Amino acid sequence: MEFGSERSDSDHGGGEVKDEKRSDETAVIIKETPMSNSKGTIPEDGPSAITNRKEEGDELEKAKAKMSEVREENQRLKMCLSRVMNDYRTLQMQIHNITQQETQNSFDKENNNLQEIIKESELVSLSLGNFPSNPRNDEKAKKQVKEKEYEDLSLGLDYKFETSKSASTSEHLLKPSPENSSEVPKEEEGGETWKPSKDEVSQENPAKKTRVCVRARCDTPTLNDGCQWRKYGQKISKGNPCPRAYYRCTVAPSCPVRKQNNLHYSITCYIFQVQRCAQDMSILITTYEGTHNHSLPLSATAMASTTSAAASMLLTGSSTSHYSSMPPSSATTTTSSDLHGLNLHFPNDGSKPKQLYLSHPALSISSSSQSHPTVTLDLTSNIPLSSSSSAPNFGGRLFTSSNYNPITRPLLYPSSTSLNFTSSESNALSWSNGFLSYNAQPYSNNNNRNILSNINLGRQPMENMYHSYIQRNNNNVSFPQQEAQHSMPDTIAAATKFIIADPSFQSSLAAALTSIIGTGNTQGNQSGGEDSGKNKKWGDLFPSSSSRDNNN
DNA sequence: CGTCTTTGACCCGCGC
DNA sequence: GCGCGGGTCAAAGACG
Repeated sequence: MEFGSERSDSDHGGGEVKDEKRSDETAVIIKETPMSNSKGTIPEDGPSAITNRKEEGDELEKAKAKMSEVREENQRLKMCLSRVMNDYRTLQMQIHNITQQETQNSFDKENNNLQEIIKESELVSLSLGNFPSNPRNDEKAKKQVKEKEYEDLSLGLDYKFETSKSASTSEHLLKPSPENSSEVPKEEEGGETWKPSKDEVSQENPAKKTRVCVRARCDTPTLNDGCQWRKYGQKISKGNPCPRAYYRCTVAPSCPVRKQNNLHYSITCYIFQVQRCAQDMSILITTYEGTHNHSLPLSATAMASTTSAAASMLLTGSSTSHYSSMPPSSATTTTSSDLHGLNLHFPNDGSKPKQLYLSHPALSISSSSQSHPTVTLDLTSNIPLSSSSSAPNFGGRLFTSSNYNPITRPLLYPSSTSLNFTSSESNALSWSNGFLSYNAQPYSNNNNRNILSNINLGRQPMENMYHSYIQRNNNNVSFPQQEAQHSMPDTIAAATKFIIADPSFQSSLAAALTSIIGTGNTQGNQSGGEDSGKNKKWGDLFPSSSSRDNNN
């Protein structure tokens, strides 16, 4: 929508002016015609003609006066319009700032909650290989047990929050510990690609790192998770005709997209195994392991956060499981525990559980032969986690801010980009708002709404929220899929209502805008900066997921 | 010319 | 100790 051009001005506020001009010109022509026809002779109807001329002159004066009035009004309208536009921009900036602050505050709060709980549970080491000192370990027996637990459960997938280059107060809050801060390489200043140094590798216990395995139907060689990977090896694995490829993260600090005050969390993995399922070649098995020590583009944080959350679930589940929670009778075959809504079943053969079965078919936690605790997210099933009434809370509500669980949902999800991991196939897996979602219908390339029709495994897409709101408030309004049928002011008003009514939507919207404006330049266009998002149309704000297929 | 992929060699842990 | 398999390294080639 363009404001300020002459054409639009006259179209909106100056329509009357145009009409007046026409009538004025017509009047002049009428006035001149008798003169040209008279050829210097006195008109036959002498006195009446003079009277007519006088009247025409009066009319001309009136028209001129009216025209000047209209011009003044036009000027007033223009000024009014510019005022409105200025107010609009100011409000937009204020909303952006407020939502950003809210997001950051809740982020800080939740991070603090997480760290408190982590401290209390003494389960997660926030540093790679360096376990925080634990005063309770004075008791020898406890110490031995806990050291064993640490060995088993300390993850490469730790949580590390950082603000990019901003020395804000939140940075102190977000720093996990002083010990960790010394371990974070200064790769952002040095501008060097991060590689796991031998020191880091030696600090980690490579045989104990937790892995997150993602099974998904995918035609492409790798999942498009927004991160950049470099292949460093390939092996034929036993029992699988398809080779297993090894990838290393190459996102590193050379990535130019770093907004100040924009929170990044640097979880996710530096090792990336990709393998086709031996039984079903259409299934891609992706295994994540390790931790980034650098910020990630928002587009990459979606997968990162989910894999980390899954690892966290494994971590907390394995360590806080109450084996004695089941009656002795039922404990003869399996042992179950309830993990934040997940029912965990441990094979009870007296040994350390090799596999931990979850009551939802899409999730399982297992321990590989090489002591790799592994959590598997099976996304090949068409059963959406959130749709099962008997399903655990993981899929539908685990990540929602309204159902925040500081243990199982350790992170905020500022990312609102929508990543399509697959080709345009039905049942495609996509990443939207930081959550996995299934598209139950084939994509259509020209429809920006295709991401909105997904069955979402995680947080409800904001568009769906909007739809439900619209449906609640006005059964006739559907936005924006049928926007051609409805007036724009209605939809804008409804959208405004919705944004005002729902703070979480504000956060999501702000995150989405930040993501689009900020990370829209991540791939390809890096020169746009923040301003590049200002002129985006509504449809541009929700780009087709297919447009992000080229992330890798 | 720089970056990325390929691929054979090598290392290492585990089981027998 | 030996063999096997998983994982990594690094030189060579491909590619833009």
